[in-house]
Amino acid sequence: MNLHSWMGEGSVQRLAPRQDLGVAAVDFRLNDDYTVALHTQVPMVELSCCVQGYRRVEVSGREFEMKPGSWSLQFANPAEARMPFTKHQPFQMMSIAIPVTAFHHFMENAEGTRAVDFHQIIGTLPYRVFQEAYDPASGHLLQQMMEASARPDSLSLEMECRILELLSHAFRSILLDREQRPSGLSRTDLSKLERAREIILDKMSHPPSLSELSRLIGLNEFKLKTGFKDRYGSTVFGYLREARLETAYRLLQEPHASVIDVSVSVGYSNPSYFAEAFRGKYGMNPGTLIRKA
DNA sequence: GGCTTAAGGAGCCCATTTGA
DNA sequence: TCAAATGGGCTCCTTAAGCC
Repeated sequence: MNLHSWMGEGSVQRLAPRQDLGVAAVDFRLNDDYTVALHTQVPMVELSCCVQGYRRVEVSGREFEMKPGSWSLQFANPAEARMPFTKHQPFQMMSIAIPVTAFHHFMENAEGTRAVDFHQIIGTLPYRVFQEAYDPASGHLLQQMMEASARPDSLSLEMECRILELLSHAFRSILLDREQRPSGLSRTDLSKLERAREIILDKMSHPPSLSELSRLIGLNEFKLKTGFKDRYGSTVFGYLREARLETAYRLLQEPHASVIDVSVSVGYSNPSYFAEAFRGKYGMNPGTLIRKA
C-alpha cells in the first residue's frame, strides 16, 4: 500500500510467504502526527526490527520505545495497543508475526523438548517485550529483506529463508543464549559496553584503539574485550568491521556514490582493501553495486 | 576511476600465567 | 577464584606498483 500524498510518502507492505508467517515492511515519512490503534485478537509472538526512526508503543498502560538498530521480541495476549508516529520523521521497520503454535514448533529441539514456552514467558501479563541491539549479521539480513520486499520478482522461498534465519538469530540471542551469559556484568557494565558500541559506530572512520576506548567508557580493557564479545557476539573490531561494510553497502546505493568516497567515509583509507573486504562479505565489488543501484 | 597483488607493520585476539 | 597482565600468532590494514 503506497501512502496517499496528503498523508506522506512511502509504503507499507504486508507479505505472507506461508500461513504461519506474517511480515510487515514499513518505510514512510508522515506529513502529520498520527496514531495507529490496534486490538490483537489472539496470543502471538512478534519480532520488530527498527532500522530507522523511533517508535513508541503503548500496551495496557505501559510504554516502550524502539530505537534504530534494535529489535524487540514481543509476547502478547489479546490486548489493546497504540503506536503514535511523529510527523516528518523517516521510519523504517520490519515486523514478523507468528502464532504461538509456530513459536512452540520453532523452540523444539531434536529430542522434541521445548526450550522455551510462550506461557511461561508471559505468565499472566498482557504483554512482555525483550529489547536489545541486533548484531551486524542480522542487520545485513534485514537489509536484504527490505530490498527483496520491494522487488516484484523476488521469490517467496528467498523471503521465507531470510525470515526464518532472522527469527533464529533473534530467538538465539534474546531467549536462548541470554541464560548462558556470565552474570559478571552489572547494569553499569552493560551501559558502558553500550556506550563503547555507540563510540565505535560514531567514530567509524577514526575509531579509538582498545586502550583508548576502555579509558573513554571507564571500563578496563579486559572487561571491555570479554564483555563486548559476550554482549554483542563479536570482538570490538570484528563488530566495527561488519558495521563499516553494512554502512558502505547502504552508501554505495545512494546517488553519485563513488567507491573512494564511501571507503574513506567508513574508515578504509585504501579503496583496494575496502573492495577486498566488501567482496569477501557481499560476493561482489563495490563498483558493481554502484552500477546495479 | 576501479581493481589486483604483494610485502610488511601495527595491533588485535586469545590462551596462559600471575597475583590479589 | 577471578581480574589483570603477558606474549606469540595472526589478522587487518597500509603502501606501492601496475593493469584494465
